[in-house]
Amino acid sequence: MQAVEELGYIPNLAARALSSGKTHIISVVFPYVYDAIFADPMVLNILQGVEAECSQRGYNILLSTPRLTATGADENYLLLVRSGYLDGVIALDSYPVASVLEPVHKKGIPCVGIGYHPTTYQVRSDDRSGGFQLMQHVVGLGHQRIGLIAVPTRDHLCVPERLAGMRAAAEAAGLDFDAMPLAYGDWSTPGGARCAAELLARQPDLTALICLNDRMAMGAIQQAREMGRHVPRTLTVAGYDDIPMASVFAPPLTTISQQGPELGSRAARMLFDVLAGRQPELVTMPTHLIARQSSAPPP
Amino acid sequence: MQAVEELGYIPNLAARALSSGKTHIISVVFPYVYDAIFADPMVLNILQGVEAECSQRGYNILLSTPRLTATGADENYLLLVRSGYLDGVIALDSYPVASVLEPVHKKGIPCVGIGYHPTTYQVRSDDRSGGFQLMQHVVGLGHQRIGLIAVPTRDHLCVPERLAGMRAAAEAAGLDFDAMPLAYGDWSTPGGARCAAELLARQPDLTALICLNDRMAMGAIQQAREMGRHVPRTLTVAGYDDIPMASVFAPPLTTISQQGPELGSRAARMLFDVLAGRQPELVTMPTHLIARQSSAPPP
DNA sequence: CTGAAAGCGCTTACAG
DNA sequence: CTGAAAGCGCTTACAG
Repeated sequence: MQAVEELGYIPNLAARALSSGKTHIISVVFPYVYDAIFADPMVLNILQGVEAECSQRGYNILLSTPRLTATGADENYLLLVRSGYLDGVIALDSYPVASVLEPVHKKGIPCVGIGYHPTTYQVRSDDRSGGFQLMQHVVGLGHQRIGLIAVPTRDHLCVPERLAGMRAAAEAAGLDFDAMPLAYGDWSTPGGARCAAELLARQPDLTALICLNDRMAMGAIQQAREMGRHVPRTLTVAGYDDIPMASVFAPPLTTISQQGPELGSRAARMLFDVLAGRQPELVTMPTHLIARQSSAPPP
Repeated sequence: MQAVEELGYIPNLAARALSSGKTHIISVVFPYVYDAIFADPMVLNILQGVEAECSQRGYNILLSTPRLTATGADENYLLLVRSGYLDGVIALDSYPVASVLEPVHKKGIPCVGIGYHPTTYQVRSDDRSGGFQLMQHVVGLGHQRIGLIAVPTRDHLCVPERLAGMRAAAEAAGLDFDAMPLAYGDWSTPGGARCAAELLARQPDLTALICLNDRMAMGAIQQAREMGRHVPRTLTVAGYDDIPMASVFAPPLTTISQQGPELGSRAARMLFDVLAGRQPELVTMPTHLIARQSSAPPP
């Protein structure tokens, strides 16, 4: 050991990996669909949580962003998964088009999914409760004529969950969820603006808009302003995600926090549990309502 | 080859790495100082550019976020660098406290630095030109009483560059740069608000504030509003970075784009040049002024 | 040009 | 308990 110190011996990880079968590499997989992944505020948050747990245990993070289509993930990713290079995988796995964990399972690599694709071990944010909290907040302020800015269910498996939560809160308040006008955006700010324009034109007496993410909410607010509305005096707008921008936007956004870093660290800890031979249960992370100035009672 | 197809043979990367000495792993290094790295909008942008080049060539990205102090990077990172696991390294290398590429050089691993620490191969955004363009724009609108919201030079090596560019543009317009009031923030939105409060209290006749990043600019705008200013009618505020938020903020921010994805892809291409035995020259990426509604002529 | 052997630097099961 | 040997699955230099 003294000699190790003196000579500055550093083990060769490739040799260690070959002989022990352990690479100490965890792949964190963010499927790359419609260019969204590098615009998704959850990505860095989840990475932050995963990184903290991995670095503490001497594991390295390999970042994979496979292109995902109906036929599955791209060839590079499949090669990587089958190459024996990975001790474990953590994947954002909520795109309906396909599960990125399917080839990982087939290869028998321990993995944890973040999201809704059925898989052995998984962590998810409680999207249903997030949707419920958001609708409950808006209804609780006294709103009754509420418009919804959503995205198609085929985009993400969290969508039906959030909508189901909203439905439950609306119905608990005696409102007819199916009667609420609904427009479909694409998560983007301009998309949110378009939806707001459509909804407010179709039904000018709406007093609130609930959006499935913060970027659409920001677009909706800008559009509403151009149509002569004041947020929140004559229109309440709520978002989802609590991206960094949400707190510094004007007005600051009422939204739902998914606690990305905690999701990431929980997923990582769950993976290390699996690697240690345990069989952890599904974890559903609570969401938190962040009430800011974009919501207020109706005029 | 037919048999390869039929049997589904996949080479074992660990074995290949050991025998060939090539791992096909590139580490992308973002030093983790004062929790900034996961709040830095450049991180995902650079990753996006690097990822595009690497995946195209069948290289994998290992994400490293070493804690950086005056004594250098943390032990885990040093072990990784010396372990023979990396074919190359791309690092954000502009923190004055230390260079994360120093141990990489010592080990003889091909590497490219993004930033200002002197190193053999590097790419950087032209911060001097960015500072110049920003000051030139503000001066060109007719402003003469301009306040600066900066950060201490010890925080980042881009700071003196941006300030030098601003000085050059100010002096080219016959203004005394040293007479411009200056406050030091910490890149954060609240920090920007504090600085704006200080500057506008000290010198209420300022007609413009130039900030070293967008987050501080957003804080400055909110603070100015609370002090009765209207942006841009009675106060121009400019930022730097063109983060996604900049275009949807109210008012949309005048700022400088560093083109993060292009920085990342240039750095990656440069690294592959080095791996191919070439000796690429320093690349300085041009910046672009994005003039939006937060700047206007003085009242 | 083809095919068998050595070697990459570890870990680990095993003989002493 | 200690130490020498085999083996992980490739690549590559070399003999045929």
